[in-house]
Amino acid sequence: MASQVCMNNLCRASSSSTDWKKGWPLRSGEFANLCDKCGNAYEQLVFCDIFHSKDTGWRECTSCGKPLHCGCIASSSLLELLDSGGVNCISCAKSSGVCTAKTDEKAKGLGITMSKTVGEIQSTSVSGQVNGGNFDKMKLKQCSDSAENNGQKHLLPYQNNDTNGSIGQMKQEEEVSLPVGEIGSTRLSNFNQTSIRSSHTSDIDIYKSSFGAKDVHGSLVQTNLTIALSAPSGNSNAFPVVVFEERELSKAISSIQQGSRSRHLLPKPSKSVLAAGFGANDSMISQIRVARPPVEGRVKNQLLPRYWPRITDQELQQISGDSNSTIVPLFEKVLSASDAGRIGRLVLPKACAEAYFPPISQPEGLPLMIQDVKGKEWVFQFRFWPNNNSRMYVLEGVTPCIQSMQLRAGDTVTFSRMDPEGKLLMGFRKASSTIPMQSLKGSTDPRLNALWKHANSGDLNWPITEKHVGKTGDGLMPLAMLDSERKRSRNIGSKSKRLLIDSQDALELKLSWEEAQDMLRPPPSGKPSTVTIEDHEFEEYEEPPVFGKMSIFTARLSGQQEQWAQCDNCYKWRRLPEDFLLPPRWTCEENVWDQRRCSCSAADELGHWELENLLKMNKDLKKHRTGTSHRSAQELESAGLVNTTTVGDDVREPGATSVATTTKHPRHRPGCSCIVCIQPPSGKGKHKPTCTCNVCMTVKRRFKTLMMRKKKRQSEREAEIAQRSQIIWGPKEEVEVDSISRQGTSQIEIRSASELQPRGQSNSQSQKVSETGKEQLDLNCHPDREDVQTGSTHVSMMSLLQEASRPLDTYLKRNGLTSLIYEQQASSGSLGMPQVTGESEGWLHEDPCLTPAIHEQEREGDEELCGSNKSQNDPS
DNA sequence: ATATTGCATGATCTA
DNA sequence: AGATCATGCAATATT
Repeated sequence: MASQVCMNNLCRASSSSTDWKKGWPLRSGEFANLCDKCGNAYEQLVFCDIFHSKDTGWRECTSCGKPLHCGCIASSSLLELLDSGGVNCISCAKSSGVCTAKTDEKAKGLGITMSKTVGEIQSTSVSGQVNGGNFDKMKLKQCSDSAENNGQKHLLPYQNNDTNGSIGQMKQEEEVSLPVGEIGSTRLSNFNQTSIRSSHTSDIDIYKSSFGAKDVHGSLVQTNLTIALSAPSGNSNAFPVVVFEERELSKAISSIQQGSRSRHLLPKPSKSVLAAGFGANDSMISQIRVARPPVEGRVKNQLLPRYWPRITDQELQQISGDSNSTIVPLFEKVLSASDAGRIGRLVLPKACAEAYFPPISQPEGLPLMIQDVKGKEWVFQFRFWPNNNSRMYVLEGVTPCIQSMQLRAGDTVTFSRMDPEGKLLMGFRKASSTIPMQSLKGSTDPRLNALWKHANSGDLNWPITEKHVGKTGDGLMPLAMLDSERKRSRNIGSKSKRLLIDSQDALELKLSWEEAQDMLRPPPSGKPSTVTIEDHEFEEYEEPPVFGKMSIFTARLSGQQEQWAQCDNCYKWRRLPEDFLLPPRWTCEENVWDQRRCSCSAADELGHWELENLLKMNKDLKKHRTGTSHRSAQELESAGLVNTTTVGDDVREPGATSVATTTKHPRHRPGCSCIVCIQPPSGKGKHKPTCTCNVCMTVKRRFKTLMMRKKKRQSEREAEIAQRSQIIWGPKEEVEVDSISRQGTSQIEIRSASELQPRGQSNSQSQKVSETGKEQLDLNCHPDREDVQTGSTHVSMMSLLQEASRPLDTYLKRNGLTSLIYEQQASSGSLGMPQVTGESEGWLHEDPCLTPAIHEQEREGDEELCGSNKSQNDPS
């Protein structure tokens, strides 16, 4: 073979250099092919063992013997793969007339023709479904030397219904990359060149396999075709496979194929299927994700499917924009907690790092410039750590970028390369943006619903579905999806919790705090009492809030408030009474308020537009609430974000309804900004004493309320006891107060013991608390919860307010605490009484002139109130 | 006190 | 069993 295709090996001048130079000694794992015609480095396009051994390559036309140059392949020469073995250059193909080369201009990027399109192949072999559109940019035509059933040798795995068919995971040696983006490159970038390196005798970088199908006819001739899915942007016929579960796939592949040399064509459902499935909505299809085997892979270490890029064509198009550049998806990674953490280190999969990033020999690595989707260029340090005789690759300094993209653990970063520039691109995908197949079921989008139905009905002839369905008989696709979710969520969380998490759990974990707010509901038992403090009405519940299902509250012009909830079965939105406490799961059958819509079969009350309006309004409100939580509902209203002045009562459109606003403090309801609801779960986030944020103000108000209620309770008790018996005031009280104050107990206990406690009769609860000094303040509970049985209140809130607003000394004097003041002043400084004074004054008057010490006490109190049930009384 | 860095450990995955 | 990788942690640097 006088091949004119250069197989020169190239290597780098040094390990840190990205320059490939001819003639340098080759290091293991580093070489490239260079076309001696055009001088470009190139990769093997298709590697097929029909034609040649794996290590000789595919270099010349079988018919005429002319070399097949990389440039030729990329730009002009279309090839014919001959079933009989070999390849025809385009000239021979044309002259032979065997192939009716349906030359698609888009096929330039591939430069290969086969005698039949994949769809045609499939249609003749198995299901008869045409899939001619699968390779609109990679049109393959396979020439058949013989007219009979040659195409059967090239079944597409996903179209192969034969149970002997397999989804094959090719062995590395058998795989050949066919990166569209690569082919057309005239000059490989540094990184391209990196990727070109290979240590394998196949002379090529390879992909992890795509899907293969075993020859159902047991042909002795085995064909391996692996075609990368790096379709250039603009391909509207993306692969509507939804996030295959890699592991399932791999297992299926390996278990079935196990070394067999099968066809390796990526699964693409037929157009007909797509059309039947969801109206051939290209825009939608193009957004569905498929795990694409990377355009380049590693030789010795396959790239794990979990890192296969799942970028959609639409995203590719967005990335590439109007440029002529080709975006080559490389890999992606789900961010772990440590990746997304503040440490700023993104652990790179070793295989990916070594395959796509420049080689580094020193741990210090290299600075790597990566452009994000906004066009902003980031420079990260690409480096590694020695680790167990191996390397651990990391990108350092990613925090700004991660933050810029607002990524969190569980989100996905994608790495692509723009060819021919070779520029590295970094994209991202929020965890919630993945559309698992599971979510298609019952989706509000009828197209997705349709997709789901078709998937389950078997209409979708995708191999993965078929195989799984075939195995389980129960539509394994959603299971695979679920498992995928599991896998994706696996790495979220601490190391010790690195367990498989059920998708439901994962869903919960992905809930933001704000979202969790929407699920908090008032306790089911008991009615709240309303307290007005400083023109604010507060609803007080005796029980802590409970979790319920998320719903949207609306209000009508009449003031009637409603609640909208989504059925967990049919996902329709139903109207419910405002005060109904939704359980975590709720379905239409439980809609006892509307007999017409107490079944999932009942039509939506809301039209599409209405629903959108409702959701949008809710979203807007949330957004605004998050951003400006301190603003009142009135402000929202005035800002036009909340429409409380809608049309008449009978208006049914959600657009005419509005997200409910109330002057009452909507405690533990959506929008609640109370101390419990607003505080982050961890209780972190310290507030300065002078802070007037919503949290602190709420804390202060709550504290004031608490104090008033304490007093009220004690007054009641006092009155009650006074009626019952004659009490002898003895010295015991002084002793008790003294001991309490010396313990540094706060005002609550002091009041309980001395001021409010019935004299001569100990309140066991208070005493116990006082003695231990560890009373816990539960803001979710009614302050006198333990005394509910004491009866209804007879003390007006206004009087209590006045009471609470009196100066502290007056307050103390009125309650017989004068001696305590002096005692405290005489005792050890800031403990006890000054704290009492400060807190009292602070809370009651919010005196801006509080001493720092007092503020500090306040702050401590704040924190404890905010974050935990720890004792607020222990001064130590 | 806090942040950063480099490495070690061990859970998990894969062959 | 070996490889991978998420994360813990100690040492060091910085504020």
